[in-house]
Amino acid sequence: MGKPTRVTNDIRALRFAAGEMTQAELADRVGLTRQTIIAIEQGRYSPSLEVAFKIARVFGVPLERAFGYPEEGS
Amino acid sequence: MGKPTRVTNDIRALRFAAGEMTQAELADRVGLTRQTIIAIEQGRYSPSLEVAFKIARVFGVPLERAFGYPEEGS
DNA sequence: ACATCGTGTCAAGGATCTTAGACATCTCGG
DNA sequence: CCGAGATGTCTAAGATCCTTGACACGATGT
Repeated sequence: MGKPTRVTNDIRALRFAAGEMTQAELADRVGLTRQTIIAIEQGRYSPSLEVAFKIARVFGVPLERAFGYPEEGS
Repeated sequence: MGKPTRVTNDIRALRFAAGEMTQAELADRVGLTRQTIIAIEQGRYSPSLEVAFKIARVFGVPLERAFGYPEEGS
């Protein structure tokens, strides 16, 4: 078990907003496996920066719209 | 030998813009080692998304200002 | 000449991300 | 009922990121 990541994401919402796009389809479009999408979507770990960029591009949104990081200090 | 990353970055310029900040100091502020900063700065690999967020925060800029990803298609 | 600082290299090991395959559940349509 | 699609779990292995420690080199200052 890796440590839980502090990185958050909105990709489930983005998938539905993008015409009910399925996890398998997203995985295919991004060039990843379905497993990886599930794990990221659930916040089990944070993706590499490269993968994060690819995902954001699929939805046509800026990276910081798809992924978030909590404020310092708290 | 990992594969060379497509992710680009501006952290060297950002360091100098932030008062001649040194690699060691940046590493310390971000909570990484100096080695990691060097490798990222040279584009030898792309950092994790979490690390990318931390670096951008140190400079007080949005993530996409510190890191870039080339356009699709070519 | 000597010490110090900033940058860089190399190698080995630990931590994290990603893949592959098998399998369970739920829902929906025939 | 039965099959198919979408989501999820588990395990094991491979790839990438990150660390530790040691050492090299040029520039700067005493």
